[in-house]
Amino acid sequence: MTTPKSTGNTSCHTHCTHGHSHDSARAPGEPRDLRDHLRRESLRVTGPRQAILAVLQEHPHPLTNKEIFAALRPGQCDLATVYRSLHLLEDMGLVTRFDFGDGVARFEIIRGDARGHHHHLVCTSCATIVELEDCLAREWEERITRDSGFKEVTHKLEFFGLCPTCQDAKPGTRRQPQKRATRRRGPSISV
Amino acid sequence: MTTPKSTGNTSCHTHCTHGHSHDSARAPGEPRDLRDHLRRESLRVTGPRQAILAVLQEHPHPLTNKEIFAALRPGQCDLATVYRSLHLLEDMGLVTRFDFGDGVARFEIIRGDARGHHHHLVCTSCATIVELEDCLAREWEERITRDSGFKEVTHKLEFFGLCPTCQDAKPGTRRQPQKRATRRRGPSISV
DNA sequence: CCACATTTGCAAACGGTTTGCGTCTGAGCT
DNA sequence: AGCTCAGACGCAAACCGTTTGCAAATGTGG
Ligand SMILES: [Mn+2]
Ligand SMILES: [Mn+2]
Ligand SMILES: [Zn+2]
Ligand SMILES: [Zn+2]
Repeated sequence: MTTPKSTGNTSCHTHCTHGHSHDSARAPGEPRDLRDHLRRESLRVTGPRQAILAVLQEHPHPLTNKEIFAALRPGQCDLATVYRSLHLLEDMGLVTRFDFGDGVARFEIIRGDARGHHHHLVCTSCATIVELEDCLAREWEERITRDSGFKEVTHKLEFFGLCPTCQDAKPGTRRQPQKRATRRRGPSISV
Repeated sequence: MTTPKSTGNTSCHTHCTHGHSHDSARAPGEPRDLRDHLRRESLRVTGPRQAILAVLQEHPHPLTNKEIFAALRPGQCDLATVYRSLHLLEDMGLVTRFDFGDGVARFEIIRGDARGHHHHLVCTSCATIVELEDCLAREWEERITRDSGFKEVTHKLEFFGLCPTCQDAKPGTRRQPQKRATRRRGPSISV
């Protein structure tokens, strides 16, 4: 299990500070996949698509469309294109869509190494994210598949709680009391 | 709404057929709770609130705000009031909010008996819902709580798959091919 | 370098949910 | 029974994330 270190709403995280271009030049890791997948379906390798994948590559946690858009260089790409691109990347199996229950989709690039299917632990107060390593729900899927007669069973699972930092901050001191009273859309944990 | 429906707006499932009134008269089960909870916080026992709880009482699966609204008698209550009431009932701990990942909230009344915390198995093709009995994620929560330092850890978990009926229906015969190409908001299973 | 199908930007549309506000009502009190 | 007023409601408009129609821009195979 990883450490409670992580991405607050929009700040922190391993932001790119070394000065190389994340543009149309192939990045260090998997940009190979992008070209292959696209070419294979006679789709095009465009600047926006490469840039978006690059952004996801640098972030360890799921990002929303807006966050991705914000991470892009100003005139680099339209928000609508970000939405379209993520659907494409999702369909191509290069990114995974996550739903933390707050009505906003989040995406994470699927990394080559073992880290495939996994889940998260999200702080309901500051939105810090912890990546969880293993998933014990696979066994469940099998049992459910047997017992229900359903097929191709999958699942969505996320954990929520109060991170160490927010535990200390006495009630009222919290950065974002989860928007209470105002917008009703906090992570709305259901238990 | 563009999602497939199962628990169709008003069809299927143990619909109430015995002829008693589900109106302002206290129903057989828990209406007691409603009055108590409300009174305790100097809130009011209104017609809409009772009617909404009654609707939830008769349905075995989670219902959306619109479905609840539709199940109500015509001029009985405004849709906005349904939304407001469900937030209230949720805060009072009388109903549980579920999120099947299609951008629409669903609610289920918390029944007295053992059936407290639980999850669902949803058909990605016709949206049929199966209630799952036990939850194996509780143990997980403990481990996660220990390893992460978080507290008050909870989780959201739902399973998805193809129900027996939809398995037979050869591709193309399916009622709602998950709205492909059109609205992009199908149950969007992420896996 | 061309022709053309795919993409993009822009702005409008969408759908679920929330909210401001004037009116109505439940319920404690006289 | 009436009186009173915080709390509810109805209605319509506002919100917000997301999708989409369309004309202009651009990647690609030939
Ligand atoms: Mn992750
Ligand atoms: Mn249920
Ligand atoms: Zn899992
Ligand atoms: Zn559970």
